[in-house]
Amino acid sequence: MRAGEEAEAVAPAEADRTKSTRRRMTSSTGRPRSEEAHQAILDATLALLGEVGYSALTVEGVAQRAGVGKATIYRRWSSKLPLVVEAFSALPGFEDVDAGSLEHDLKETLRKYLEAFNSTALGTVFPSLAGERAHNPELSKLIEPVARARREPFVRIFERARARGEISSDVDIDLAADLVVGPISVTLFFRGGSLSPRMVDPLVDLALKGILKRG
Amino acid sequence: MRAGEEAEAVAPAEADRTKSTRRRMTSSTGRPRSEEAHQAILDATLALLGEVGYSALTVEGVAQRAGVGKATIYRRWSSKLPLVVEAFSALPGFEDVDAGSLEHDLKETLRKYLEAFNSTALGTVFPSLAGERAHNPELSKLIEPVARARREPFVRIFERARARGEISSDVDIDLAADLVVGPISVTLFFRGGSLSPRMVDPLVDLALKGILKRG
Amino acid sequence: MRAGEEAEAVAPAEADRTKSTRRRMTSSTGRPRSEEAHQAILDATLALLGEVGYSALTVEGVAQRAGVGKATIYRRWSSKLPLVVEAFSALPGFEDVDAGSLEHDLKETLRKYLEAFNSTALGTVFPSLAGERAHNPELSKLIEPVARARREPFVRIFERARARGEISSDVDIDLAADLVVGPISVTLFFRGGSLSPRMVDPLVDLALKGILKRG
Amino acid sequence: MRAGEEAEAVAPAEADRTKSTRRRMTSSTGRPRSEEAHQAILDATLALLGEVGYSALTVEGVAQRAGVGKATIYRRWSSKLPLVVEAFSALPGFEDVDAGSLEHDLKETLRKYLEAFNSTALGTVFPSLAGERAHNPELSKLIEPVARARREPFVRIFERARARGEISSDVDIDLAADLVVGPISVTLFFRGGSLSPRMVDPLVDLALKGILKRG
DNA sequence: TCGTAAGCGAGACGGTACGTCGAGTCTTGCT
DNA sequence: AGCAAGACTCGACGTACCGTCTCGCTTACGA
Repeated sequence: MRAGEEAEAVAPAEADRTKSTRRRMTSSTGRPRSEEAHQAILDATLALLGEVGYSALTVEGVAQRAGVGKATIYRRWSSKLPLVVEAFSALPGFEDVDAGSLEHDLKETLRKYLEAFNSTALGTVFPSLAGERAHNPELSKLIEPVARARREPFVRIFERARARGEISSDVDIDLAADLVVGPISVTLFFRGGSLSPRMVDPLVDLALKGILKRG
Repeated sequence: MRAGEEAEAVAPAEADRTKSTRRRMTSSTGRPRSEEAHQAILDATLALLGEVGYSALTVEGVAQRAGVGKATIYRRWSSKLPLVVEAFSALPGFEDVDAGSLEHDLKETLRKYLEAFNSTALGTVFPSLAGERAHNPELSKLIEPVARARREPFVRIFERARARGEISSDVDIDLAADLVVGPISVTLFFRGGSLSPRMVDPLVDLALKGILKRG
Repeated sequence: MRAGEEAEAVAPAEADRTKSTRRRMTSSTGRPRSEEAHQAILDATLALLGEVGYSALTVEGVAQRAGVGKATIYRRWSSKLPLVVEAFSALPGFEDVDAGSLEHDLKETLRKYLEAFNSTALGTVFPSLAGERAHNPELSKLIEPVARARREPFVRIFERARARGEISSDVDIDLAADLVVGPISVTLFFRGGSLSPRMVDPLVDLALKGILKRG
Repeated sequence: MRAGEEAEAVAPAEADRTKSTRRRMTSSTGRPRSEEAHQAILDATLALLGEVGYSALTVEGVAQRAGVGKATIYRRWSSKLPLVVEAFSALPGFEDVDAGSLEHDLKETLRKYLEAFNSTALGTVFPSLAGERAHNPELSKLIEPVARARREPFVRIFERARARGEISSDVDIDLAADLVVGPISVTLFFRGGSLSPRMVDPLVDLALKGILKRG
């Protein structure tokens, strides 16, 4: 993924911000919204997410931590959900790895992937948000692009591999991406397990070669 | 999975019930707990979970729906979390499919798997609970056996396949199970996507044969 | 006014309490309302009224001072208005003075009257409440009996004077009562003035003899 | 009351206006204050006072109604209190009635008095303001001259009557004025009652002749 | 058979957070 | 400068649930 696209992909809420502010017609009148406050709120949100988790996060707490009135938060986000989405969609994405080998690129990228989940709020926030999707279609729409952006690097790796002829042209690339990311998802959601980088090599090896004996 | 084990696996709270009731010394004294109320609570919980989702579920609402006092709920479960866990761990598990073929068994079981997620509260409740694990170790302990039970059939299928020699003996069976379940987890959590049974065949085929060209 | 009647007159909210609690059907079920909390709330209300006045009184403040949850207040009173009404309607009324002389009884009673306004929250609370009546008919209904009770002793004094023949039988007693209480009301509301007991004698003398020269 | 005195009496806030504007040093610099806006604010205030009453009046609402920024209001008045005082002190006063008879002049003036209370915001606003006096000395100072101006005509009537010899020279004129205005004050504050012009005649008659039997 | 110990529905309790509103202040760009 | 607009922080509003606590009442057991 290249920088420009990444920015676009992981921060879609930026464009959304004006849209989400219903009452706003012209942005030219009145005192402009404080960019400082905006950032303080997002920072406080991420900090608290890391500390207490999504469900124990309160708008009241964020306001206090950010040194901001509650109304300033509600003026921008209708509830804690889109706030959290925007906060964590601002987390850094990761760059493409392109060393010319499917296996190597996958392993390298997965390691970064795990690293991101382990070292940022992603690992705890993402499951929380995911859990809300089923009953909150609005949220669902908001997270979708963020989630897609996270999978994107894998899609690119497979596309390059196909171009190089490493994989058959009739392999469903989305499915392939899901296959390598899948065990991580399972670990994260089904087991409570920690994401160790040691799981990467065997995982990629198995996904590439297949479970069946090769004959 | 055989019936007895399933019961044990999916209803661990049963054993917990007595433990959680601190004041209880002898089980013989006083009025016994109403099994009727117990069931009404679980039913109401499942119904509400389906309607409003996990995070909008309130103990107050469950009590009202079940025609029960709040204390009667708190006497049995310490909070809504274990309540929900027990409620949905009571959902039916599924039996082993054993037709002697790895591919066939996997596909059949996966289809049942998807069916269960689509037709019960599982599909919406599980993600909700999973999302809470990160910040709630107690819950984590409670869902673990339930989650494991859901993966168990796949482990058995692979064990039988290994015994038959369909797969190499050095394949990590847990990893293999994660590989086939993975894309479902990804669809459920990362995409907001619906779980279509049509995804089963390509998924199993790819996982078994591997992503790389066979040569 | 005799003790029994006074109690009934100045504490009409007591009877009203059940009525004002709309949701309540039977008082027999559930945990009974805490009389302790009730009293603590009224006490806190009176204390705060004296300290900060009616308009600066907040339900939040009362709750805090009383060591009570806000809901416990709102369960009993729909807003701060009826709360304040009940709080101050619980202030002690005063007993009849009956020494057999119109002039003496009036003066004595007026002095007690002023005393009450000066030494309790009455002097500050009553004007506040009165000021709200115009735009709050519900409140108006609530204070009416309380206000009437305060005027009642004067009505009785005049009734006895009429019975003794001190005043003509065609004097409108209500009007006469208003005449002697009037200057106090004027002082309280139109001037910001303090209510000095020294105003009593000239006032009663003038009201009894009339402003015109007697001839 | 003559025009000049009325203006001074009922619009004391005019003098205050400059004082309250702290930043103002020279009146010659910058854009002059809009007299239009000033009037619009006072009009909106009176209109809203009549509609929703004093305590439900908000500066925000006034600004909106007047098509004015909140700052423009706060630049002139420090809070809603002095604003309201000024707004209603601009209500018309009433002219002296001088027909040479104490009884006639009093009755005529009282009728106008009641008329004013019934037909303008006075009847609802005055009690509200009065209620705030006890806990707001600043306000108290502001209303005092306004309130005094309202009583002034009665003082003049009695002065003329004394000059004519209708009343004894040792009658306390302030007290006499309070006596005739008193029952109106009582009706307004103690009872929620409406001010009917029919109460005027009996009231004046009783006040003049006295409550006691003449003999 | 009867007391006693617990469970029961109901609902009040002290709290915490909700999302809204208004207070009074502070920028904007324009007049 | 003043102006309309509208953001800002702050704090109270009245509501909803939390998890705990009485109430007056079953209900079953064991003395």
